[in-house]
Amino acid sequence: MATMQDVARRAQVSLSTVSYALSGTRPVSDATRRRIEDAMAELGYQPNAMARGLASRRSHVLALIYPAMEKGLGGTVAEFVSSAAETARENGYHLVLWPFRTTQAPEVRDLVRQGMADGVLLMEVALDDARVDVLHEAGVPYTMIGRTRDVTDRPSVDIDFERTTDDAVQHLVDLGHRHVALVNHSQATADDGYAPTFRAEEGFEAAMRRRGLEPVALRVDESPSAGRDAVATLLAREPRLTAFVTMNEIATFGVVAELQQRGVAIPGDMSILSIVTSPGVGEMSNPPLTTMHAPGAELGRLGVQKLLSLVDGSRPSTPNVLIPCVLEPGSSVAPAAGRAPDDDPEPAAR
Amino acid sequence: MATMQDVARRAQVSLSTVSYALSGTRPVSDATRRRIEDAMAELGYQPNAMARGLASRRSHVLALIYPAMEKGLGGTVAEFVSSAAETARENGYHLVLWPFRTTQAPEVRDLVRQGMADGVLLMEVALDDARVDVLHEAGVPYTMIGRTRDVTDRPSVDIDFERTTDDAVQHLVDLGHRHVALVNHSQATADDGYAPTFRAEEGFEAAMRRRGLEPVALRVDESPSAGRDAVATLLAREPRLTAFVTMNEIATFGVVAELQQRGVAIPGDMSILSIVTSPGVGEMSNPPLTTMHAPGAELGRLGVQKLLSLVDGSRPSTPNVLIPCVLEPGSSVAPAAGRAPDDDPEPAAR
DNA sequence: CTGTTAGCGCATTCAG
DNA sequence: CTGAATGCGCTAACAG
Repeated sequence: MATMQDVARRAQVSLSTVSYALSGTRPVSDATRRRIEDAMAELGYQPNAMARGLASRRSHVLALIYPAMEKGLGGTVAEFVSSAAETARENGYHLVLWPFRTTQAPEVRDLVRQGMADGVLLMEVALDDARVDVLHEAGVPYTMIGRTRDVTDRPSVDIDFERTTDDAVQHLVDLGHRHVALVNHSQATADDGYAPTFRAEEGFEAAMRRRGLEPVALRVDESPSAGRDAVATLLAREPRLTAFVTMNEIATFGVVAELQQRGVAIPGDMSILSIVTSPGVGEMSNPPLTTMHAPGAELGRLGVQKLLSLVDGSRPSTPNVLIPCVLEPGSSVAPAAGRAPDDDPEPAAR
Repeated sequence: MATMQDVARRAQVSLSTVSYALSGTRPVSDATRRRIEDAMAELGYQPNAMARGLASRRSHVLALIYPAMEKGLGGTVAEFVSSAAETARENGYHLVLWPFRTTQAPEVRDLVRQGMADGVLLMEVALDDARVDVLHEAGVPYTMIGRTRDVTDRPSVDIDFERTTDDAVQHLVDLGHRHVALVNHSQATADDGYAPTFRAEEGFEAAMRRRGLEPVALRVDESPSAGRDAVATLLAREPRLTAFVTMNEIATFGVVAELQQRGVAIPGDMSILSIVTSPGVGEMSNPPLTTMHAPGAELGRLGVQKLLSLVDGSRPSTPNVLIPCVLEPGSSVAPAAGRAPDDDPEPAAR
């Protein structure tokens, strides 16, 4: 492997000039620059990552903390990871995977102290998350994907659950629906402090009440059978339901199956709007689901950009970002039975 | 951040003794070892990754090449990545993501020369893959997940497609099926030299012929509608079909939908066995699919272990590994209509 | 069993 | 605009 010294000799310049030519930190005449570039090309020179890291105290590595083994890598997370890795690379950074969960804050602290990463992206943030405190105290640049309970001084990018649930409700209300239920994530996720469960629930309920409608929400285990049970429970609670908003991919398949088995037509008798889904799941259902899919790729890109702005220290800290899910038309949502699409007696109060 | 020098001073020993105490490369008396450990604990010392890497010429980083943006991270890949990251971590290594496709061999070469990674895992290997040649020539330890056309001297771990397709056919034949079709990946994947498409096709056809049966195989685009079309095409080609083996998750949903629309009962009239699937997809169908799911986690673990054995150079190079998919019972496979489950007039020739 | 020392390859300060 | 010299924090000879 050629070193910078080799390049210097070949280009008849000093070591430091090569270094400056590479970094642009100091002016270099065109003539010598050309000689240096030629020498580098001829030698196939690539700067050594470790040496550069040691001297500059910058590893050019970003860490992504995600408890992969436990949570699996669903479509949304996959989109996020891909996009984050890509964005990092475009900026000359590497992305490493650190599979730590909330309880492993000490391991996070140790790794951070080793200086392997210049910054940290933290996924699956719980409402109260020890890892965030560790990062904060260690003084490492970091960005949360998601949000703790209190976001003051905590850089983050997240899905805009309030806007997403409001858009979902608005879409259904526009189609004449008045009795809508939310099939939420499980009680277990709530017990773990999983923020989306709370934010979606609160957002949905607020969106309904804001329009003078009564929300019906249920926390449902992530399984098809739990989805089936949810249909029974929710219809018992409110027989006039004409639409489900679901934020639970696996359970949604159970909801669909149960409705069809009961002879309830989708979307004729019942509309289903699956929110915060990953790409592709919609078309796995029959009829294809109308979805609002999570902005995984955008979050990945923005998360890395925000983190890099912190790492550089130069760019001013951008405000925290919230991105809503995007409506992806399918065939599982239709006007409420017995009402015209635009029969909207109670205009939104927003 | 405390350095090794700080620890040495505090423990009243020399710098090198601390280093040796840490690495165990040289005997250290219990007494001094204790003093050193205490000092490290009190200072919260963590060895600097860059310095260690520079001095030892070992980054303790493994790279995973996967063109994430293009291919997406399906369930199987996700399992693989998680498991690989976890296994790497258990062995004191980090896993970085390098999103390069087959055409980006030059970029791979450059990054390898930077010495950021001690070894490389290569996914989505095409039958002919320039990245493999680059790695081979660069002399970096690497392991393919998948296989090029010729595997001589090329370390790899892969799915055992021959065994998987044979097991699939055997399972169906045991249930009395005689006319079975394969819904394969698309022609586009074949054009890209995507090995699984070929290996599954060849394995399926051989498995059928071996039992005196006529194989019917079709390459199908990765979409539900293509899956629907495939049903028509295949039934036209062989009306006596009683079972589909599918290796195309998205298309499988179309197959199911089309059959149900035609009033063909699953599994009463037609069995569906979905192979090389990711966990969870089976239960997204109604009825839940019988699947043979890809050993993503095992491949991740074994791939990293094999790579690490190459990196260490010590452990003897293990032979290449092939792992079959595992049958996951669902409700989409049943005995062939009109035949007893064990009515097997043509015993397998194996 | 322990100490001393010379780099690893590059960024950067100080001279010119 | 360019060169020489120092050190980042650690590993691994070399010397006792």
